[in-house]
Amino acid sequence: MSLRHALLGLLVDRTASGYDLLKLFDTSLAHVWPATQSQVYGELTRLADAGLLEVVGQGPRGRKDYALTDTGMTELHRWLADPPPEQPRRSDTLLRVFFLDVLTPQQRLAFLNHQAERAAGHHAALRQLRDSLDWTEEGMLTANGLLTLEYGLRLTAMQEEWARWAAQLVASSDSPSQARQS
Amino acid sequence: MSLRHALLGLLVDRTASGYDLLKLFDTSLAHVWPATQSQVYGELTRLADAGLLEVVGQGPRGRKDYALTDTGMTELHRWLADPPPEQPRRSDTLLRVFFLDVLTPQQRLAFLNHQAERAAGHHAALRQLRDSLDWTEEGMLTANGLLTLEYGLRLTAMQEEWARWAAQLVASSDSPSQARQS
DNA sequence: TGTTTCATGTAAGACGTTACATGATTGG
DNA sequence: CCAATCATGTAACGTCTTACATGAAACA
Repeated sequence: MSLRHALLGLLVDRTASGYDLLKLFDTSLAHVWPATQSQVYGELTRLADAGLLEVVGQGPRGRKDYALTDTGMTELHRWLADPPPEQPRRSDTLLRVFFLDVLTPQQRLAFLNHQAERAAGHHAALRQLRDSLDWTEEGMLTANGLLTLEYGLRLTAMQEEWARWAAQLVASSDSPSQARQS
Repeated sequence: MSLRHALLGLLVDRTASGYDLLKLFDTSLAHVWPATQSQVYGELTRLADAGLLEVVGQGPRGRKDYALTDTGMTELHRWLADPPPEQPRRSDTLLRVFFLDVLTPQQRLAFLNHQAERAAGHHAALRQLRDSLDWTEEGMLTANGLLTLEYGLRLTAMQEEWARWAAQLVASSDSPSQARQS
């Protein structure tokens, strides 16, 4: 249950309402830990009940501003310093790859090329995002944001390379006698 | 709901019981799509009810052997050929990175170094796995298995490189006046 | 005979997604 | 006044994890 820690983390620098936090999720945290409206409001209530957050102000439309409590800060620290969990990865794409030989050679190639282009597109989007940010201003993205962004760039680059490599391998094994390449 | 398709995919080549499929999950599919006993048995019943699988034999201890039906094969094809889903990634580790500045410089470095070593360890394990497999024998791992294995190798390599890069960045920004490096 | 392996099933609870529902306030 | 935005909440459903529960068959 890391949504809870995402909320705690976001509330270190600021005080915010559920609505504010949702926007923060959609902008800064979207690629790392997406969350829906339902989830955020529910978890905020639970966190406040547990004493990790507290309501420090009421606004116009029933708006509630939350702030981190000492207990909450302690919990955040504990989570950050704790042994990082070996997360079991689950990849829809790799699962398909695993059963790729059910498809025809043409379909296999199409699949891998599609993956390569998807990764390339994602990579380009991240690159554009990075270049569009003000690094002089103190926006919401600190040095940590840069680290995760760089991870995304490296990941998508690797994915594209892998897909192109796999496509070439599949293509050459489908017609082993014709070993033409550029 | 891709567990269903994992089961269908595994039943293309063989006929198997839930117990067999569990073992297959733990060996060949563990890194791609882990599944628990509860899940497998439940899903098998649902798949049989839906007509995608059928029981083709009973064994000793209430053992039921399942086989793919034509409908099941069709569904597998449909899934494989379908537009691959843009899966939203959720990374516990990256979430922590995002809030890394809550920690002390020493703790940050420790975290990143730990990540680098974890990735390196995983990489080594995968490499050993690859080298230990008989490629001459027709084990359970076909060409597709090789593709996913290679993905894992590239991923873990990239993760280690990233973590080392990040560690260096963090270290140098903590003591900007002392720009010593090898 | 007793332990290991084979074999299946159910139940409770956490987490996530989608959809539904409601209403106040701001701005044009 | 009307639309967009702000703001919160609930309900239903599906998936995954953990734990509990049961028993037959193989083997030593």
